[in-house]
Amino acid sequence: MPTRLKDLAKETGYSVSTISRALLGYKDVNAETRRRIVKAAQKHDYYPYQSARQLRAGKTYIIGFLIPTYGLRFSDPFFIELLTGIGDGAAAKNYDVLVGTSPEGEGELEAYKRIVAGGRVDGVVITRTKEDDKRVDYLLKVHTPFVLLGRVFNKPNVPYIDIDSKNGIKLLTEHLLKLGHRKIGFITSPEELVFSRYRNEGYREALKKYGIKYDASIVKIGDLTQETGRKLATELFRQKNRPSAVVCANDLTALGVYSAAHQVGLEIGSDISISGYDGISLAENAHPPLTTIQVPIYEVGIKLFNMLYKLLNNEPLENKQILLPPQPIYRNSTGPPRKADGH
Amino acid sequence: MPTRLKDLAKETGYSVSTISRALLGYKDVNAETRRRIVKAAQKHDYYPYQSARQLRAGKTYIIGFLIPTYGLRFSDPFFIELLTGIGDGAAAKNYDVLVGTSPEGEGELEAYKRIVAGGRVDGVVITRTKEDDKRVDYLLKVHTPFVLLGRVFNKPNVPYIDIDSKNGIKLLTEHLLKLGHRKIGFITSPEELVFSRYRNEGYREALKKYGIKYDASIVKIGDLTQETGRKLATELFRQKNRPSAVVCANDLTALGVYSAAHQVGLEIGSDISISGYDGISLAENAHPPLTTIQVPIYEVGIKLFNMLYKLLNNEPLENKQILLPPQPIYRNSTGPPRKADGH
DNA sequence: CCATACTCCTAAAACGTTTTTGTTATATTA
DNA sequence: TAATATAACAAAAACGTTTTAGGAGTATGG
Repeated sequence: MPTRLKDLAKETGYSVSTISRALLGYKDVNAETRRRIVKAAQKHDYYPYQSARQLRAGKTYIIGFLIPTYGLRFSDPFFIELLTGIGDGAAAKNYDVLVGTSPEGEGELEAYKRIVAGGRVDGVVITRTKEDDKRVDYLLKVHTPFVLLGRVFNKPNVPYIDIDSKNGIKLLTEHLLKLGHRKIGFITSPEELVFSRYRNEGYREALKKYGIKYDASIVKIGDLTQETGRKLATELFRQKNRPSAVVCANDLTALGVYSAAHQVGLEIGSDISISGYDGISLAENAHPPLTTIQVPIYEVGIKLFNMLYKLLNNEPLENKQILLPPQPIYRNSTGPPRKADGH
Repeated sequence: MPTRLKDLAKETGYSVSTISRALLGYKDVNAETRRRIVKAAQKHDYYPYQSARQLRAGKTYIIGFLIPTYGLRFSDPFFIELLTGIGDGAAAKNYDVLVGTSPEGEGELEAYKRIVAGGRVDGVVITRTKEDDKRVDYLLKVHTPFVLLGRVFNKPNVPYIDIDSKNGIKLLTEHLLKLGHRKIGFITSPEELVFSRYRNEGYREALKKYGIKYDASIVKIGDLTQETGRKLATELFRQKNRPSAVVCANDLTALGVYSAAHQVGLEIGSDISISGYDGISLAENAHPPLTTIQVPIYEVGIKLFNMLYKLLNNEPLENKQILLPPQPIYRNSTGPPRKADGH
């Protein structure tokens, strides 16, 4: 039904190869010929059939992106913003994005194999890197190009973008310390994630700088979901050594802490200070607006695609490993503690 | 680098066509032969090269889904949950999902043309249908199968799933009326969206049933984002005829109203009642939990894919047009008004 | 023993594009 | 005028899969 080169050949009287060459801008095509061919192509809304182009070129012009999910439905708005960036970057270069979901655990690697095997995609964007990440090992083995959002260990040469989350969390924690908080809780992320290590370090370093002892009883390991944030914060708020501030590994967790705070009647920003991480739009529009590290998620998405694009087209990649400085945004979810607790 | 039929042919001594037929389960292949071939295929991790398969079959085994965005980054978590459903449904049938973003306005149709032209996808899932939807016209014209989340007008035979949002909003509004509210605001969605019409009708019908006059001054047209929800609610709360309850077109808008309420010191569920629509997980984990219509988003995503799958494979579609009854969930964001206002 | 049926395999074509190589006709140069 | 360069087009191959058509060999039946 759709128009093919063959049809244009029949209509214009030129050969298929001339049609193709004319449309692709080859020089040895007569100007008048090209005009006629272009006109016919426009008339019939010609668009090259991708499957054929892909087979011929050995490329799909598609990249893969898997959204991490917890359970069936829960995911982080962070990934839509990222996906939007990746998608818009891709569209600008006439690439497409194949999206799937990747469950935590065993299924994750399978999900990646599924889109990589059979050459469904030319390359992959990977997020939430793990210490010793099987996906990276696999992609290296099968020679599929990829870029990471986040670092990995023991792989010195892989391309990535990461936020310096050690210093990010450190800044936020110091901010709370400067405000006078001395008992600062921390809801962190699963241990296997690389950024957990950095964020934990940032938290500890800030405490150390202010001579405060690390107190494991007010540090909880969450899973980056709002629901778990709420549950763990509820626990924290029930403890006798209730913290006056809570640092969270991401915004979604922080919003869970908001719920818990509301529930027990704590006023956010005075009774309890809360900080997030990521800078999703929900953080900005929460009340009070959430103190957080503003990651330029959309722009990072575009940049990730552009890095991958260069890898795929053998263009030189000047900055293969990019570590972005944290941009803290101090909003009203953090303030001085209601009554200064002992120091 | 990856293994191809040719390689397996060389290794086993059979022809390419026999290899293919053996792996595809054709009956006229000797059992022992098949065993050997399967073994070799497994040994080399053979997976058919999709571009070739696609070209040969005239199908991509890919469906398209475009996420509506407002501005650069803002989108609704609703669409991740939906995408997760679509993606999982697709993966179960060895289909993939090509995802892009579609801006509001002129660019939208272009975004659809982009993935449909050139046969990038076999079919499309469309959301947020408009009255007189150009996308539907286009897809019908180029004979690309599609399914809708939402109805359209003047196209009696197109396949869709929709929630009965007239009755959904009606139920919520009636719930508020029963609680004693008489001044009920409404933050609705852009007029061109089909579901706006239904939701508006539901609101009006409920009022009428209780003999309350429609008051345009407490009805605002939003854009389904949290930010606009917050802004419009702030307006509402500043008015002298401040409503005691606000019905919202979706959960995200309702969460914006939460922010506005917090900001002016209104207690949600008593000073001000708020209802949403969709049942995203943020609604459940907000405080207080949001009264809303629980759309089984993930399941709808799966079902949408399965409908499209049947269309693509010429299987009979028993229920071509599905209208799901609304499932209201009454939570603590709605309660009786603080002091009964005149009735 | 011939004809027929059955089993198991292979050759070849096709999908539509891009690119390499070649060909023809015309123009240029010696 | 003959040799050579140039311009403009076309033929053909290739990408890897699936499927159609058919062929060789063996078994079955009369």
